[in-house]
Amino acid sequence: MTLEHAILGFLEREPMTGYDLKTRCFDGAAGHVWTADQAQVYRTLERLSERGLVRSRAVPQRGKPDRRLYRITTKGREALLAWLRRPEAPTAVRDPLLMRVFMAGDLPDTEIAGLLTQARDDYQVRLETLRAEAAAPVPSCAATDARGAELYRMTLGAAMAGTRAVIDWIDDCMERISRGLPPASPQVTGEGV
Amino acid sequence: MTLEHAILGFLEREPMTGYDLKTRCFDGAAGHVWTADQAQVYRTLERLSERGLVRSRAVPQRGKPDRRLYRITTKGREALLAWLRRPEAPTAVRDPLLMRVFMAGDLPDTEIAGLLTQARDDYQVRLETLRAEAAAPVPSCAATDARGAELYRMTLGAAMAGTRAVIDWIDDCMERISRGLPPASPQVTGEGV
DNA sequence: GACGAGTATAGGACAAGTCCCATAAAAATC
DNA sequence: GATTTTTATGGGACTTGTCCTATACTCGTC
Repeated sequence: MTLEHAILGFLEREPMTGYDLKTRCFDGAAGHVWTADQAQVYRTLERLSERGLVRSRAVPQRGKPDRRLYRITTKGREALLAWLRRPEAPTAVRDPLLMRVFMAGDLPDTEIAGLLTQARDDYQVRLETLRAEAAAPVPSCAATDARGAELYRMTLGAAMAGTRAVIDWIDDCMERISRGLPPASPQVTGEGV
Repeated sequence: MTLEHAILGFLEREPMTGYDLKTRCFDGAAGHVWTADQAQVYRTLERLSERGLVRSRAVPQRGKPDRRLYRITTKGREALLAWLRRPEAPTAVRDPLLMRVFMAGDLPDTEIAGLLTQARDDYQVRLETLRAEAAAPVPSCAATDARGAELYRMTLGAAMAGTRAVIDWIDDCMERISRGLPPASPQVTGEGV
């Protein structure tokens, strides 16, 4: 449900095409909060249109396909507000990196360390990107006024805090590994069912 | 792909039924790392079985349906190891709470604060649960030796660090809100397409 | 004794997300 | 001049995850 409402939220700021939503909003301004595939954006727009939460108008262009400009309706605005007010349980955790560490007992210490170092580098890059976004002016599709800009900066803060937490955790793990993890007990590897 | 390999990992520790995997592993020991629906577990077991990564044996019971006991195969063990070694890009962020804050400009300060307070409570509960897990003895399906136990504790540490980061972020936001967010600019709400 | 909880498996329907392809022409780059 | 990138939309196939249902017997509670 979040993608639907994210799209409604962006369209409330400004009428846009599917292409705009994908490139400017989900790849750009809101990438640290939610990502979306191109196919998903177009399909969701279609669904929202069927339900009357958005409406669209074709804008002819020379050489390129018509731009389909989407605009939120009153009904869509109501749906957005209702969603903002409806309490929602926190999402379940699902982290492939943690799952790997959980299952990594069969790897030697050096390979576990390698795994974590690689992840650390990835998160470090993410952190730099977030820092750059925080230093840059607020993108137009992220906020239309000072209030929106403040909320946008809050979400950037959350993303940075979360990323920093992962990096710090990896550093702790690396220190623990450098002291040597307990060795693996020899596993019985019988093959009968 | 992670669920498949998570199941392989658990079955390497100990042969189990779908029911065990769901209740002991995904609801229990590994809930802070990965969750899985019951239907998903059974379907994935079936798929793994078709591909020869696990094999099963029916264990008759009185009164209850037969237990279908799954065991990892040599091929499955190889697949697990290959997955552990294969580098993987970090997952895209997708956080409904952040999306709400991002879009919350139309709500009054008090309602934004309420939203965050509710979320804080939820994460506080999560943190208590994690603390209890860290204090309790390591569940048998989480690790079979001291090495596995250490890795398990590392993943608990990551979950706790992440949860604490969210709580701290919310506290920062609440302080910012208590000083008053900038007011919303009046929006033009024209309805033409 | 009815009723719910626990043990155990499995199916259907559907929403959400990923990946890959096709079309089409202008503009930029090599 | 040839190739790649950008702008713009959309379809198909597939994997993942959620929710709800059915079956069937035991055990403990009200």
